[in-house]
Amino acid sequence: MVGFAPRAPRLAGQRARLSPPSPALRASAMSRYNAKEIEAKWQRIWRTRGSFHATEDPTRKKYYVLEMFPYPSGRIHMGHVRNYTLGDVVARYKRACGYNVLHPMGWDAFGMPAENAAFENQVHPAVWTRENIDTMRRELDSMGLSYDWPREFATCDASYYKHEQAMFLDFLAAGLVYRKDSWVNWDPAEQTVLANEQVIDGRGWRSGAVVERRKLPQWMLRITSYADDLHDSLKRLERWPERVRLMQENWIGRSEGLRMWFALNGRSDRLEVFTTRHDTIFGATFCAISPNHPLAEELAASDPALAEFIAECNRLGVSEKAIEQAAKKGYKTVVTARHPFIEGCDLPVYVANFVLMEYGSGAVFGCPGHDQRDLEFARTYGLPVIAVIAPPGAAAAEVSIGDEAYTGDGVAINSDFLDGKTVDEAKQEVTERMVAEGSGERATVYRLRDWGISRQRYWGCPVPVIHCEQCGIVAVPKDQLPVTLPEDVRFDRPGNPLDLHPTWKHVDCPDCGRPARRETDTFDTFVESSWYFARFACARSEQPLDKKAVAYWLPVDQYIGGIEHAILHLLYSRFFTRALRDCGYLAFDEPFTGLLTQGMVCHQTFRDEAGRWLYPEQVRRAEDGSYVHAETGAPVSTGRSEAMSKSRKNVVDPAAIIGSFGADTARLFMLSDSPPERDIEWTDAGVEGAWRYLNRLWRMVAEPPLPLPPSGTAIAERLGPHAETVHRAIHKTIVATSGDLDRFHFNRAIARVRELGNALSALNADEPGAAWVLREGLETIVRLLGPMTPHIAEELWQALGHEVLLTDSPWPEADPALLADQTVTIAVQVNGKLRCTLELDRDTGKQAMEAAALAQPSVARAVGGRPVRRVVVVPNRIVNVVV
RNA sequence: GCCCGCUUGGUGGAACUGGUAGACACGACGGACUUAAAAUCCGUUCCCCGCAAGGGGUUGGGGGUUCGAGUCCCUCAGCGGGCACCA
Repeated sequence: MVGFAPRAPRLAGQRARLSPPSPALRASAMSRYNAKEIEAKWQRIWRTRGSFHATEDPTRKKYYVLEMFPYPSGRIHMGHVRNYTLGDVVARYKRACGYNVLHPMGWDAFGMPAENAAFENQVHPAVWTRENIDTMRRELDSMGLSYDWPREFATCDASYYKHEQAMFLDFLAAGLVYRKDSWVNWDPAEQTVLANEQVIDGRGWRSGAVVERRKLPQWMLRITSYADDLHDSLKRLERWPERVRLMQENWIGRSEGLRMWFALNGRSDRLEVFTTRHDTIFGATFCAISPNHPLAEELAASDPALAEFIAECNRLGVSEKAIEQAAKKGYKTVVTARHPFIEGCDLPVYVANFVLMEYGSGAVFGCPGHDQRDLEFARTYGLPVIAVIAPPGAAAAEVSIGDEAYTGDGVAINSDFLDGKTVDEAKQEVTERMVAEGSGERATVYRLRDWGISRQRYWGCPVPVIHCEQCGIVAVPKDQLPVTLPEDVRFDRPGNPLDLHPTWKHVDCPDCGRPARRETDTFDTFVESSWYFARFACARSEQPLDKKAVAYWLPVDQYIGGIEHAILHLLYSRFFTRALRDCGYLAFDEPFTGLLTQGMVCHQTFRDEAGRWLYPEQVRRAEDGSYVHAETGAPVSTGRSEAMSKSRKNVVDPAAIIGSFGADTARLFMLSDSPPERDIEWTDAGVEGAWRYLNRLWRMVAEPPLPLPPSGTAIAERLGPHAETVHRAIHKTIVATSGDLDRFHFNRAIARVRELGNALSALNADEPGAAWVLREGLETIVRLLGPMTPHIAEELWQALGHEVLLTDSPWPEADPALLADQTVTIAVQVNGKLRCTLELDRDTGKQAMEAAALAQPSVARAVGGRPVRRVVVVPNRIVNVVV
């Protein structure tokens, strides 16, 4: 036999596990699977034919599939490969199913890494970004992704962000934008604002200087005015993962409670607090206010120790995590608050580091008996702890609070007029009394805060506003948009390059003509990603959002991206869509009707003897199975598998994999081993397995075990029994695979296809119709794999004698008559334990099933003469004999 | 700290709405082919007892609901994501 022994591509830096081909085989190029060649061939054909260009066609049903566009960081990584493979399978599958598919790609091109590169390598952010985009576009193309490239844009294109600036001005006019002083991480050495990730242990990541909290005037978007809608609409997002909806719900954090005012001894003002536990008001033993509360700041002016305490709190940085993880600390002020219902009871007012100014009113009353954090605080500062809620059934006398606050339901105790009331009744009563007294009101507060969009950075979209001493804040007239970035900027000194630019910010006021100053803040890059999906509908339009095109294509039917965007990006986009709707740009609310969140790509980690991380290609496997350094042979310790990251060096370069195995192998591996929403472990063995499978498939078509009848041959009149079974299996596979693809169970879809391939290999050549079934089976496999491994599928489709591209061919349809078998396998249990199985006719009656089961010797043995108490029969499924 | 997930053979995973746990692969082992190796093809492979027939156990730990639990509930543990200026 002339074999087609494939050659395993060499993994960089590793010993090849498979041998090179013999010279004789290399000559038979026609028959060997050459991924590189066929992938280039089909990519060229799709491109020249414009196979994936989408145009609006009102007579056809549209399907808009979108993957989260990448930040052009340099090269594509495995996370991209996974994300874009998933999207491409959906796009190609829906296309085959007859949809008019929109599948665009672009670049989230503004952001900090470009500025970091400028700082470190003296390369201009624009140049760095453009070069990265070119590299990454080439890499994406090598994956064979079915993108409509003519719609490509980068968010740093002035032709993109000029519309964003116009939107901002419309938001400003609509009252959705305001200015507010808010806290930032300030690096005094670099004279710049740091992102939370740039603050490491309270110090600037580059300067090492101790970071301060500082208040800066910021541009804010009023996302909170949509809080209710954003919250309530979540339940309509049926094709979103439940957990993402939950996370957003918690993020918005709507709580209904009571806003109340405590009278302060010796002062004329009152302290406003918000609470959802007003039923515990009789257990209140202190009040706590945020270090940034106006009262705290006022008191600090005459209390240096308090001022120092506040300064210490401010050194914690601005992240919620840092604040919450810090030890709970407080400072007792001279102020006391009067308990609203207990005459003569004064509550000390503390400044506490765990009270957030951004939530509620920045002040709380503390009830240590029924709130864990309050309890810890009370124990630290020796404050009284009073139990005021008794668990259901517990007597008041036996309730005491130890190390744990009681936060459950129950009945009020030690609470004067509330005693005996349930938590809900007590809340109701307190609310009514306080409202009547004018010392409280019902309130709904949100954890969600308005979106601060100001960034004191260069590489972002400029805020199109001018500050004029006479006229105040003046919008840049729309006919003067875009406000573009100056190109001649320096990154070699501290501060915001835009602010430090010698001329850029000096302009005349558009209103009065006097010298004025440009806003030097740029937008948070989440602004660009909050509407890019809509721009793809009309990427080249002079209009920001062409009404007709947007109405046809949007919303996005299937959005695919990482779970790490579950909250911010998705929530901002939902908000932005509503804001655009209210400003007349759009006519819908929810940007993404379907969402798939994919898991991360992980890989084993390696370290050398000195504990330094090693790249996988620096490591090889020794004879005894242990890992050693590829060059020195020194022992290497292996760590557990973690998300691929440059810092741990556990990365595999997609370009290397595609170069040696081909894109189809990489795609197949990404799809076949794990379900999309779970993390995937990248392994050489897995890649090689995928590659071997494609070779096997190739051989089955190139050198079939039976001579295939010509394409289009009618089915044989009679099929042998086994051929008939395989024939049915083909059609069952079509149904199962389609269902799996509909539900994004790509790993199952592939398992089904492999199963079918195994069934074809087992075909009996002597049976009538076997060759015909083989052809139908091979064609089906090729068609079912088309969305997943498009190049090899096209090539084999052509080799099987088809002239129409697989890309332009419809999805296979199953013959319903072949789907249902005449018999079914019934499990027979005794007391829930499997004893045997039975082959019975489909839809055998319950009594017949029961009788057949009881007649089994294994059942009789298990029953062992005991009386049968009950027999549970589920038709077509199971019989359970209970004794 | 708070919110949200995940946990099934040596490994990745499958199991539709509670109904035969381990599909499909990877790895390993055995065999065929080969001077030999690789590749390829065939077979075995959850664990324990047993020559076998057969039996017992098993879905992170513990408990519960049910005729029946990987699936539902409670609880504990481990791991991961997010926490508002990374994208």
